[in-house]
Amino acid sequence: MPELPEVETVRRGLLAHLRGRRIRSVRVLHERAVRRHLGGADDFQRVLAGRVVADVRRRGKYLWWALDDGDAVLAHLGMSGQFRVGAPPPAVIDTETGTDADTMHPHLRIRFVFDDGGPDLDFLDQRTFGGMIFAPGGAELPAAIAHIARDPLDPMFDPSTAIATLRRKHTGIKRALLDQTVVSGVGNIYADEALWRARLHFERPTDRLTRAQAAGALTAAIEVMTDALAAGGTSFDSLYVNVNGESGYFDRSLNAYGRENQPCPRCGAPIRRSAFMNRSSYWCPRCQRPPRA
DNA sequence: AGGCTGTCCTGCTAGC
DNA sequence: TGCTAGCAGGACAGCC
Repeated sequence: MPELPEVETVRRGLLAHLRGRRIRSVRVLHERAVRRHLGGADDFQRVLAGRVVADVRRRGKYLWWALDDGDAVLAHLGMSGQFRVGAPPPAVIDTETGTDADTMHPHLRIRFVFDDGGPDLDFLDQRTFGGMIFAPGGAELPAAIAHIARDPLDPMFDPSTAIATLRRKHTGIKRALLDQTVVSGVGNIYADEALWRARLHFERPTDRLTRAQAAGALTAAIEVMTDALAAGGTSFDSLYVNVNGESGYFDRSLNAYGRENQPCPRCGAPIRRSAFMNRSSYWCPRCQRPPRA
């Protein structure tokens, strides 16, 4: 699942592939991939033709292509979005639509073709939670994500602000870590890993955390995401890969997430899984004591 | 106003 | 064997 380390890995790959290239044409194959672009697929295709990519930037889990005219193309990978360089792999025969579906990847949503005749860029997305929009004037920061907090890899990130915001909230620590307006880039996997490292239960109330505890949770989140980035991100299945289709290997370094009933690497107690926000939280019952009710 | 829940979506897997 | 239910979950609309 793409969280900050995965999105940053993709950003680096995209930058190397896209910088200085002029878009010749765009083909949207699935309307849902541009559902947040107000003009729809036709407008998205039209408005991007002829544009030149100057840079690829990121805040939290969002990334955008800064165009050389000050506009931008904003993207979110959602659960399963991928940018892939070059012609995608398997042949799938689609007898419903006929056409050239038999030569295209079944999850291909948008294809970008460039003036230089070099490799295409494909946006693939199995679960279609991801998407792209055109962001006029958004090269520095698209207006659509102005509410997203700076992430820990941002040079302007201010830990003391994030700690204060966290402690002002009236909710559980994990909800707060997942709130992209507090600190961005953290998703379910790294929230669980950060809380395991910080020895805090996911339901600990934020308004009763000491400053040191809040700082500990935040520091742990920064460390685990930095470690994961160095490993190229976390891949459980084929849903997250870099622009060349390669997996990250941080899943081998996970201590809590996805390890129900396996021993805690620190104390040996079996890791537990609890329902949380229509998903799961993994935690060590000995290292991360639940708060009193 | 801020916290929280429901919803979107596909494909894999566990269980009967 | 074949079906279904459950699960994975980021972000936001809309509710309270």
